[in-house]
Amino acid sequence: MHESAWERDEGAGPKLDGELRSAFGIREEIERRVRSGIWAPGERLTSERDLAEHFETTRVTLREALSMLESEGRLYREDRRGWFVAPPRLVYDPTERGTFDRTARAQGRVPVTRLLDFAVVPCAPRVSALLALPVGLPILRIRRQRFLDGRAVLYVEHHLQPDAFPGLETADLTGSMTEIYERDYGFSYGGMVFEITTVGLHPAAAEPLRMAVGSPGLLVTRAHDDRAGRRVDCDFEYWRHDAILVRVAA
Amino acid sequence: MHESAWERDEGAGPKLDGELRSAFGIREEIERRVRSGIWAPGERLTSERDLAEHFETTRVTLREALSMLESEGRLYREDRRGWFVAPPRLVYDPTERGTFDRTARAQGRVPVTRLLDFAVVPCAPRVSALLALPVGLPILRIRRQRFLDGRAVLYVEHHLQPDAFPGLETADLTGSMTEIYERDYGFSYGGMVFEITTVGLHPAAAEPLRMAVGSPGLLVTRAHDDRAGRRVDCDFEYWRHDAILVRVAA
DNA sequence: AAGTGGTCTAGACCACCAG
DNA sequence: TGGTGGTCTAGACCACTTG
Repeated sequence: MHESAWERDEGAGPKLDGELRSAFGIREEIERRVRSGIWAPGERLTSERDLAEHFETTRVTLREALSMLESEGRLYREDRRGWFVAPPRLVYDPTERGTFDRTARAQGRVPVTRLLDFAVVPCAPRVSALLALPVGLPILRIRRQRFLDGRAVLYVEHHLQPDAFPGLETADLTGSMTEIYERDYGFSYGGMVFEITTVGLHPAAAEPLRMAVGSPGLLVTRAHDDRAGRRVDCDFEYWRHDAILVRVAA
Repeated sequence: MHESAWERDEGAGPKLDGELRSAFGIREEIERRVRSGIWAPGERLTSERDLAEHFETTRVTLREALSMLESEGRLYREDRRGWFVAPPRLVYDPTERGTFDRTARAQGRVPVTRLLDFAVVPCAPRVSALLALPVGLPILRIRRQRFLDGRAVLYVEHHLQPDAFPGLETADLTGSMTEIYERDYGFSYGGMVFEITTVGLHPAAAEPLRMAVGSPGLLVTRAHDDRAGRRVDCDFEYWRHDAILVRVAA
């Protein structure tokens, strides 16, 4: 019976009062408003207390409905800041290199990158596995935060061998890493590997994404080789799960 | 401060009573038991009421903790059946063809496929976009359910042109579709495209996965061409988000 | 300072699953 | 049929964001 929620024509009428008061009914009504454009992408919803009153229910039930829409990617929240209508997903191809800015602009979005920090740190086990370096060896770590139309959608960690990139700290680290590699160090890429998996966000990723710790995220891990087959770098991309659609042609 | 939850050594001691009673503290304690193997993969947890009593909290808070672990992929639930410890993820490469069985066995898992149905249906819009066929044209749809070690992890819909595969209904549809194409119809593949995105499960996918409608899932969409560049088929794979890790070498 | 989201309590009823 | 998970109520306090 509820199957209709996913098959319904756009123009279907409002639900009965009884259904409106359940979490599922509220979910449907909000989804209808979002799809019809009554609530526009990026718009902040009114407070949970107001919405709960409007739907004649409690905050717990209302939040249940909002959470459903969050896991579907129609709404998103910023920790303690409120609920917002989710913008369209960015179509993203992890096999291409240094394309965040270009891809975003090609899709009519406004990308911004912020450098969080730049440090030499001991090689962590997961990095060791990807770069084939001993755990504890000093390596370069660059952490960045990336925005789409003002919304933080991505937290990235780049890990690379420090001796292969002397003087990297003087480069502009808010653009494409690939361009820097090519222009300043004459690197050209060979193969690559990527992984995609769902994760619960740890604090280091949750905070720059303005999400609550433990929220679901999509982790895209990438590792690149140069033409000689040497592993050059790897990165860990923590995406808001609702901000991205991966598309790859093989 | 809570950052330690993701960095802590395996052998760290139990938390203070105060922390144990918060959803986050409970999350940590359960995670510890899962990681240490006290609770084994596939094992069913005791009832929510028992757990709530054990942690001296209410069911609402307890469920909050369980939900965190669910979104992290450490626990999973089967609708109305209870909570279970999640088995390891299947490492899966969508660019390979017909590999569910082989991949699963190579990773020491026991795969099973069940045919749900086989029908000629009107071409849906999303299928039309992938197969470049008019909406409404009759096409073949095969729906299957796939298990890993007895757990339903995948619901798949295959869509193909009926006239290209006469007599397909007589084949064994619980194995690799690719093998059937090649052996019975002499097809050989050219390129392919795949997409990965998070979704809220609609009823048709949620039910065979034994999940609640609206739960988060991972949708892997694939479309294959033959060597002449003709689009042969497409499929929609709805995975339990915690059952899969996509890995692709490009 | 006010209002917000995040969290928690202590109940309750229902539909469903298993014994 | 008893126990389970799913859902819901009607409050409450706190930390934080915002004006």
